Amino acid sequence: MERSPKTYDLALLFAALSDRTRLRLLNLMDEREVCVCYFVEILGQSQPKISRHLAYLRRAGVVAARREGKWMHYRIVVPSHLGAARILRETIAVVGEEIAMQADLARLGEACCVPAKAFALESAPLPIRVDRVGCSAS
Amino acid sequence: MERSPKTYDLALLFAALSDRTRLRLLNLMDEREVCVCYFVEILGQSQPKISRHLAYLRRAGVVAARREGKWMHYRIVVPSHLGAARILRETIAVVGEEIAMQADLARLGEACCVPAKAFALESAPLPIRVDRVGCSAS
DNA sequence: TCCTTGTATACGCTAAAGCGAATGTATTCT
DNA sequence: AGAATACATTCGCTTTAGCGTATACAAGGA
Repeated sequence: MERSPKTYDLALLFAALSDRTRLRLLNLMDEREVCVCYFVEILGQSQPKISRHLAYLRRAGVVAARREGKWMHYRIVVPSHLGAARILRETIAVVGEEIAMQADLARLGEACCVPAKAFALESAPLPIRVDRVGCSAS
Repeated sequence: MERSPKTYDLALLFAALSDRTRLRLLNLMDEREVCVCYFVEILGQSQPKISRHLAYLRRAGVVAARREGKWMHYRIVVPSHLGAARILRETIAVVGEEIAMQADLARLGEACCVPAKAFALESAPLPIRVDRVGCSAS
């Protein structure tokens, strides 16, 4: 069993959450492991911009990446610090209440069911469901 | 009755929370309305620095100020947006679990009971208890 | 009215964030 | 091996944050 570390830089966590694009990315990753190409398609923003924000989240320890061939899958990593975990979970819940965030998720659903609609995603791997508590950074 | 507004800039809230000094200030204001001079004394940082961080919190709508003669009292304002309120409360609770934050509060208690120990506070008004939900910005 | 006290703001600086555009890298396909 | 795909990183730039120092403002006391 991992134990909750005594110290944690909460300010760093909040810095990671203090950008709308990053909040949208986290919302899309709620309970899902998502391929970068979906983020680019759903958010309609440049790939380098998406990649940079994902890198920021990774440096802050909030997400982890997994390579599968050409594709990179990102998922949320709930911090082992209990307080930080509570804040992150609460944040994801609150963010998910926004209409705009639900619209993002709806478009993700569409893109997955009808990938032809987004030709950029024709052969992209579908998002994979992950446990909401999915812990342990790699 | 005020209703929860539909939209709220969560990223702005997180930006306000993404600095350790500001988290310490919020911790000291938990359930208390505190005079600026106490912040300066307890945190041991320059008065302009404290003032600027308080101004930042005020612009983000997280605290409100009240003038009493020469003194300015600051208190937390829980946002009327329900999600933001949940995040702020959770944050204050988590922050308060840190040893360093408890030490800040302990020094605040000392400074209030034995103001002579901190000569800078000799005639300063004591912190005033406020309701934890204390809402409505002025 | 001047002086002091408590607090806020302006100034000049350095560091970091965020962006588009270009380039680098890993993997797969042919 | 060479080309194409998926993604990461770098560069140059503008904007913002954060700091110390100096100054402005507001209220009260002499």
